[in-house]
Amino acid sequence: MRHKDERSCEGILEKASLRKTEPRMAVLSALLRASRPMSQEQISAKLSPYGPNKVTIYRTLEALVKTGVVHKAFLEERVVHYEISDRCTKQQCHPHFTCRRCGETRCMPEVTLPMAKSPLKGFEITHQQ
Amino acid sequence: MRHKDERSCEGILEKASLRKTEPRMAVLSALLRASRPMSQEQISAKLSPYGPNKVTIYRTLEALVKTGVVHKAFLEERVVHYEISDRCTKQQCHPHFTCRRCGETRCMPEVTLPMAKSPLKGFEITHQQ
DNA sequence: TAATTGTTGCAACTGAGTTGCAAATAGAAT
DNA sequence: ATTCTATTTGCAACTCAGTTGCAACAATTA
Repeated sequence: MRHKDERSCEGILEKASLRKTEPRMAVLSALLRASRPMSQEQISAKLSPYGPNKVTIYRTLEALVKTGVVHKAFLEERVVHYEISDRCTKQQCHPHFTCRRCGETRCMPEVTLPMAKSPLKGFEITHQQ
Repeated sequence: MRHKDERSCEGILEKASLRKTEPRMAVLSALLRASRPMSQEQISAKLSPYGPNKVTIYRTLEALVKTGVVHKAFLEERVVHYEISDRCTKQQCHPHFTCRRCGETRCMPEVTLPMAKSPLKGFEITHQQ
């Protein structure tokens, strides 16, 4: 478990041509283990108390977003959440489901939305969220 | 123009059982005039420099959201945007379109998304955004 | 191994949104 | 019209997610 996880993290970083560092491995594996989008604070909480600094986590996430490994989910909370993009195509992400009672959000990779076609002449939809 | 606008603002406030005050009329008419979701700052900029205080605008928007007149749009900017809900059903809002070149966002009320059915047993989707 | 480049942590900052509270005002009651 | 009461407003001070500058550090390259 540990080993496989570690190896896949390494692979992901390599593909993204990001240096393999401890903070990045930690953040990545936390995201891989998660089944729902997480905020920096939630990621931090999942890691060791001696884990990476808040700023480092943000910078790591930024780097992962830039290389397409991770993407941002904009939930209703004014706090950005992040999730691994492996269950999504380049063009669009799965929808999320937030329970009105408990407030928990989970992913719905089973649901696929049709790609909208642009009603605007001269514009093409490349990415749908 | 002015008159009709003013009257519809009054009507909206009355329906929402909110007191008719100057700040509320101002915020509402700014939203009615807009064709895209706006942040508090954008709304403020549209109003007179002697217009309502930032806090008042936020509180007005909050009241309008609570009564369903306005709803929040969560764009990629960590700043909440607000828009009149008149072109939306209770269940779902229209999608938005953000241009990659200029960054401008506009509404696409022409596009209607199908209401997803919940893949989770015992859960019902009441609202889709 | 040294040089170079990218990465980390800290402290201090930014800026959207919030809160407490006293002054002002809309609308109901007289 | 005047008074009364509950809401609403504006200010100042706050919160807190996210950012920036910079010096120390670690990973690749020569």
